[in-house]
Amino acid sequence: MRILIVEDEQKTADYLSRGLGESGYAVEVVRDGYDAQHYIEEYEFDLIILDVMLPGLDGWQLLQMVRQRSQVPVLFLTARDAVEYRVKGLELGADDYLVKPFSFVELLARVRTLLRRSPPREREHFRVADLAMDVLRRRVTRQGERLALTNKEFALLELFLDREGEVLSRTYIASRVWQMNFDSDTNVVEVAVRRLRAKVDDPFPTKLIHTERGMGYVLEDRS
Amino acid sequence: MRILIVEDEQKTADYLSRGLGESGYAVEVVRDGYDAQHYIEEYEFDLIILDVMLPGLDGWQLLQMVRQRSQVPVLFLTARDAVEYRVKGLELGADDYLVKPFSFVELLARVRTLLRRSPPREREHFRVADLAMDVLRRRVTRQGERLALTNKEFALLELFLDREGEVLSRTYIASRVWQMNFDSDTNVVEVAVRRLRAKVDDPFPTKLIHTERGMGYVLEDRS
DNA sequence: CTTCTACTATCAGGATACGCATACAGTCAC
DNA sequence: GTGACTGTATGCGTATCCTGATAGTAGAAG
Repeated sequence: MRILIVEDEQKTADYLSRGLGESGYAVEVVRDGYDAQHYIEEYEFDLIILDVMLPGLDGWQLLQMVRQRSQVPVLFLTARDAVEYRVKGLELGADDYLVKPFSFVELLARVRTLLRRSPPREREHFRVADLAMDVLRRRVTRQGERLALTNKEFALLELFLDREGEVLSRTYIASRVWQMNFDSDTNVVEVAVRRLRAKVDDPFPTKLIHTERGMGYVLEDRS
Repeated sequence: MRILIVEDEQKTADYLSRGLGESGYAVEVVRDGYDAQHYIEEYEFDLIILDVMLPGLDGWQLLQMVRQRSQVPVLFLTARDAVEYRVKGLELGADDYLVKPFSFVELLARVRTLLRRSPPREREHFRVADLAMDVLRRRVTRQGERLALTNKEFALLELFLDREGEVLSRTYIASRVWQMNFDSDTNVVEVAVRRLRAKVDDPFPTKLIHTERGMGYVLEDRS
């Protein structure tokens, strides 16, 4: 779970970053509004913790910007206890707020609540060339024709699609699809790729899964 | 949008009830834990506002009860500002809390946030191919012929219909129909599906419940 | 151009996990 | 107690997947 912390006070930022890091979240910290804007536009987060008072763009502006483009939960930090501040944040689309100072336990509880409510935004649909995958319906088609994939084949293809155009090492593939540390004395990945190709690529003129010798495999439209 | 207020202090209850009523919500007020329990079991609400200190069952117990059966958002009211109280509520599955005294504007803001986030209301009627379900009347028919389903069968079929076309994992089904974490090695889900099929699919030519090996089950018209 | 080598592809049993059917047992209402 | 409902236990057939051996290939070195 990736969390973005937008906070200019060094002390608070460290406190948050360390605590959340130890609790198993991947944390990114930025110190002003412009950096925040950049990160929000460039990367995906599962939760944003936002201080109201910031150099550069302030919390309200950032919040509006975030809401323009996504539903990611936002937790507001405010030094003021004044009701109208909190209300303003909530009206603008924040999901929760905390008044400083706060205890870490409480923050963690709220973070968990927010994350529990917004399950990891896995993609539900992919499309590359004439290949389409509907994850929820577990349906894969090429040229409109339905392909019958097994469990492993599906998982593998989903990984490829999720990382379209990236070269995936065998080790990485093994860790994602088999949850194992790739001991290298097995060729499961090769065999799995073979079987996947047999259904996805072999019967069709344009191939999508390519071997990068010495590196791994890519899924990509090279037509 | 229907809101249930569980609050024993007459003054606060009136205050909330009037204010929310004027804001366009359908409000129901109950004054003790047992009444609350009854209402929660009997009716559907889009939001529950829950005072912690109550005669009869207290807020925690109610909250746990609610969470057994639904995902409806719960806003907690507490007179205490102590952190551990709020944390306890959030950990138990509350979605938000307010510390008394609070301003009405703030309450309203939070109510709106929770409702905006709350999932679409449950459907009352389904139809797939020649299968029809009337949820309120607990009536299921196929080819116009009435099927006698047990509680579990009904709940399972309702879940399938609500997610028509999606492949549901056993784990997911178990969590929704049995409220259990499906880590033990039981085969309840399989048996339940078998029994449901015996009534819904077996006697008819076109099957609606399909097995996706390694993944779970789908309800879908594939004729 | 040939040869060598490291890497990749392919194939065929056999082990395994999975889903299904069936029987049995506990629980609850009447 | 009887009967309906629901969870548990077990054996079977089979789709699926891994193992391990063998064949094939690309790229570098001579």
